[in-house]
Amino acid sequence: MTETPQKPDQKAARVIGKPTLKTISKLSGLAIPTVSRALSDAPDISEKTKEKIREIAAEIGYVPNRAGVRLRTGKTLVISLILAPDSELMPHTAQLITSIAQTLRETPYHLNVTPYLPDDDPMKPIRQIVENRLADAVILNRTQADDPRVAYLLDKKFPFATHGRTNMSERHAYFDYDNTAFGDFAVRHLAEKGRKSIVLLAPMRNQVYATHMIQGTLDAATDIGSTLTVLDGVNSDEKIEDIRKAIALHLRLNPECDGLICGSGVAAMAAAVGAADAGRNIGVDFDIFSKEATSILRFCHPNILTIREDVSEAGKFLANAVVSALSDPDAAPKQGLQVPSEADLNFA
Amino acid sequence: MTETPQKPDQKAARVIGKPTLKTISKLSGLAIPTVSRALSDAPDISEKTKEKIREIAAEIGYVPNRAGVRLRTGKTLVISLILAPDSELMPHTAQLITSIAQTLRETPYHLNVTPYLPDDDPMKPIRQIVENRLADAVILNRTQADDPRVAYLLDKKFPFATHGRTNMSERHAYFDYDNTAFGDFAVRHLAEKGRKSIVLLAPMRNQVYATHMIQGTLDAATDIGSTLTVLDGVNSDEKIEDIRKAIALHLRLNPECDGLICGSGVAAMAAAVGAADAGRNIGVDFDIFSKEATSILRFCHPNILTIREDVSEAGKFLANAVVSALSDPDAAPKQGLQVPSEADLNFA
DNA sequence: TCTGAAATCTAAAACGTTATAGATTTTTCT
DNA sequence: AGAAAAATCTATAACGTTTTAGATTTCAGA
Repeated sequence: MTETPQKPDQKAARVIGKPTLKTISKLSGLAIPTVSRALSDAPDISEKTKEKIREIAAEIGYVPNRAGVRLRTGKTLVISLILAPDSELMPHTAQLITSIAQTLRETPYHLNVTPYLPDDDPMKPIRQIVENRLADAVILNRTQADDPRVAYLLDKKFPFATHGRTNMSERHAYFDYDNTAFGDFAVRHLAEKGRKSIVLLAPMRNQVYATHMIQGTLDAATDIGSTLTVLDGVNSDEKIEDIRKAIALHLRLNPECDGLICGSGVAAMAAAVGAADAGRNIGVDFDIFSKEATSILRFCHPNILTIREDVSEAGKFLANAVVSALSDPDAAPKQGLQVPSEADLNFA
Repeated sequence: MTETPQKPDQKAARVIGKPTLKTISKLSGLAIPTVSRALSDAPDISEKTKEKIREIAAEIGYVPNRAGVRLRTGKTLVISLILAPDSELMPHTAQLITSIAQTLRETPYHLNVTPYLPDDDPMKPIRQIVENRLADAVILNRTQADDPRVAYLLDKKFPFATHGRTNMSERHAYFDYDNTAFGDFAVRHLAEKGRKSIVLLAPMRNQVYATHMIQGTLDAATDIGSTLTVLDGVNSDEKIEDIRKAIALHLRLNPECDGLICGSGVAAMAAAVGAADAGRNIGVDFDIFSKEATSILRFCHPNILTIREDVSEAGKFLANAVVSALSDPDAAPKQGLQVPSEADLNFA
């Protein structure tokens, strides 16, 4: 195919540096706004022109300049993940980050990560992002029932999604693991093994999912006649050594206790050591039922009963939720629940 | 203090929306470029003016608009972390991300995260970032000896730092754990326990640190008269089930083998199970020496010998390395090595 | 053939920043 | 005091994009 330049502007076509709308404008002989509108498929540009411009754009590998777009439109094309501090559930966090980023790869959005420390003000990163418009939307993890961050974002009408529900869940996008169902599942599963005197090592009480887990286990216990105690004074986010001691103590004081439920793989490991301290023989006279994100727990402690939580699904869902909230701000917030099923038991 | 507006422009001071240079300009009665230059401490602005402008800026909470800066200067104020796919060392990854992000919080840079999958082209994310200038610098992990990403970045003179060394290390910033020293340490430590017939479960061979670890263990073994075998056909990045099988097989075929060295906590767990499969009693007739980023391994398997790798230090170092490379492009690349010490042994 | 509407394009302006060159004022020196 | 030099500030332009209003062309209808 021989290139015979005709109408297109001769003076230009300097292919120096990154191509911009100006480059396409010169190559096509059309004005810059025309090029812009053509590429955004505006109705007042003829199909013929659009086609021509799209062709040139593809050929020279035009990619819109993010700073230009951001300055003009205010859209940052950034999603910010705000990471609450977590003691030991780091694999969980890494999976969340990578799955969100993977999902965003098919969109123009970039992911940036803003962690805060236990003694930082949780509101600070959020306020910075909202006030300085550093992102188009945020994703939060480790939500509390009455989460001030969520209240603030709702008030500011800033797009967001949470990993975990809140009091205000019906008004925002979220993805959650169904910890009520998990609790129910755990109690019944232990009962099948003959364990009906159970202790629950719950998450931090201000985390919503602690409430769910407690509710689920309590209801199921009542239903099938198991006894259930919620372990006091220690939670599954605590340091492993503290968990170990607390479990050992509890089991020594309650010899009849023959089962433990726990929502975190790491905590389950600590609990297992504590149970051994108290003379329990896991799988023989005592059973532990735990959730876990990776398969390490199940692998190292084959006699601990585990059920899989697929954190990647959460990441994927949350990413999609914010992206679609941004593309259609008036649509109902996307909400998802991952329900534990038999298939996830002791997964390979 | 009573505000008595005098010289400052009356017509303006509309405090609507985010304050910009224009806002300060109107409030101060000075031209926008003057304000800009004052805030960047340019020499041709009088100290008195600078003081006045800084005061106003602080008072109204001026924060430079990133899009404006980026468009004008080309600086994105973004550091991009490119995450190579890793099978099981996710806690490692999460720690790296959060420590980098924490460190960057004290700078104007934001961290964004770009993971790629095992079957993706590792060059793609890098090329995108460099060609479209999506970041001012990148940080890479899991480097190979002859890493094409590193070669490309060197060639393009794009600022970066790596977690792990390469063939071209002297020419770029890096932080690495001293796996040679680790290997040495491990062999000697096992020898002290009387274990002198040792197998090494090395990382993937194309990872530079595999070479280091092999070198360190081999040299030390030669030095003190231990025998060392590098386990063939399986590496510490493999699936845990495969590691388990390979270790069990090796130990069955080599009854004299009484020690194992391994660079990953998760792999050590798998190895422990494999050793048990082969009838070894860890801590009694067999010892495992492993590195680990968290304390879980040591906690769950107190009879596995561990030494701490502080990944947070890596993140901190890498973040500082790229930031200072950006502020002083001609300075020698920052290079750091974390050397294992007695103090890190079986840390709490 | 002419009028008005529809279709299609362009010109100008703006988002917030900084570099450059030029303008103005102040200081210094003779 | 007057001229040159230094100090200090301003005007202009540009980065790449999109929105708005306006210009031009095309076409249907009379």
